Amino acid sequence: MARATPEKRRSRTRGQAGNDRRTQIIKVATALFREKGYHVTSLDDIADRIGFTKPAIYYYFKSKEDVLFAIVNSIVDEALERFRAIADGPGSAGERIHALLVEHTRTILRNLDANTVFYNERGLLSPKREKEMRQREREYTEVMRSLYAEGVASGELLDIDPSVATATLLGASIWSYRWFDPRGRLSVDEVAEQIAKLLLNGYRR
Amino acid sequence: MARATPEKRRSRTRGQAGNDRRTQIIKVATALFREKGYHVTSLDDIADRIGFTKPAIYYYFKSKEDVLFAIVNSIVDEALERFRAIADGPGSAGERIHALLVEHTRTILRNLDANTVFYNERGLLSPKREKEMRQREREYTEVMRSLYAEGVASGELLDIDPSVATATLLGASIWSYRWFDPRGRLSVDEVAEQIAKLLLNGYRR
DNA sequence: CCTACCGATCGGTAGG
DNA sequence: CCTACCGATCGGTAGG
Repeated sequence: MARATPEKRRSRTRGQAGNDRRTQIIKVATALFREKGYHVTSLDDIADRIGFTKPAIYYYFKSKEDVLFAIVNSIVDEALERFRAIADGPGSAGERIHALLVEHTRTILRNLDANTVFYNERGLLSPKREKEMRQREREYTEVMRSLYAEGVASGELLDIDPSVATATLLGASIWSYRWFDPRGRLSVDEVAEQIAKLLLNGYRR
Repeated sequence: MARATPEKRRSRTRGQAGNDRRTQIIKVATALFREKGYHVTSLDDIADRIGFTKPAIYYYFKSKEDVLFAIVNSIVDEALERFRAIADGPGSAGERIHALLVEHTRTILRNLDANTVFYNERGLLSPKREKEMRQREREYTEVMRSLYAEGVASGELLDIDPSVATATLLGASIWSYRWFDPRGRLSVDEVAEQIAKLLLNGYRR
């Protein structure tokens, strides 16, 4: 209750200053983790780029790992949500898988920084958190696997092992984070469509 | 020329001791880099597992990065060699791409440790070396891209952007390093065949 | 959100 | 290939 006037003024000026700062830290950390990797990025690097000193970060996060976790966690949440919506939607198994793949690629390419950190650095979380991440990723892999199995049973889809099929289809989509160039010739939507088309039809005409 | 007798005896007993040691360091480092990541693995970790002390490593390598480079470099060499052999071989464009994909997946899965390090940690090399790696990777991507373009021109292959097609097909193959379980139900060869079959025909039956 | 600082880790080297 | 050691970095904290 001993708040000084300058404190109050700052709060008013910035509106939800706390949330903005937190968001800002995450944004800068995401860019740096992508560029240099988690371990090569120091908390001083992050603070410097914001115009901070390191201890300021500890006002918003308990540890460096917590910053990484915030990034990685949001990605899984988003992916899982979209997956369920499409998987529970209309269409045959094959049609839903197609929609899933297009949407998955789009989501990744529209948010390249965070997704790159997700796929490159999530292995650096604590064993407990990594396990949790794997668990939730399994959930949405499982959504697609059962969809694929359904399509095989009905005769709509190519009869190979549903686990291999799912991992391969998702992998083809995910891998785009490594080669897609936002400044390139093709848009996110074009690339997402072409990848899905190739996987649906195969490369043999 | 002031070699002591114990030195001589050791050399004789071990044969090419130098090469063995170097190979041993690479093997242990590969396993540790895969398990824990490059930065989390210390040179003491590597030395400990061999029954060494850290400075021994500097007898065989100039720096920690040189150990990583040795691993990463051998992977590119191997891949490039196999790619060229198949690309220059017989068959239509589509047939050679199929053979390329089967062989590529097999090569990765047969040497999972080193390939995992290659795909996960090569970004940690010095800018100069990373650039060199990218360059050589481009070479074998280009082999496949031109093969794909040839197949599109002849009407054999699905008409999408050859760069997108190549990146997607290779990505689907590469991604197997993240999910393949050597103790699982399916063998390396079975998985490699199923992936290639899916990519060739598409998942729609 | 800052200044000052600690403790631990670690790549690398001297010198043999 | 070992012992001993240095210099630098860095996550994290005290105390305000």
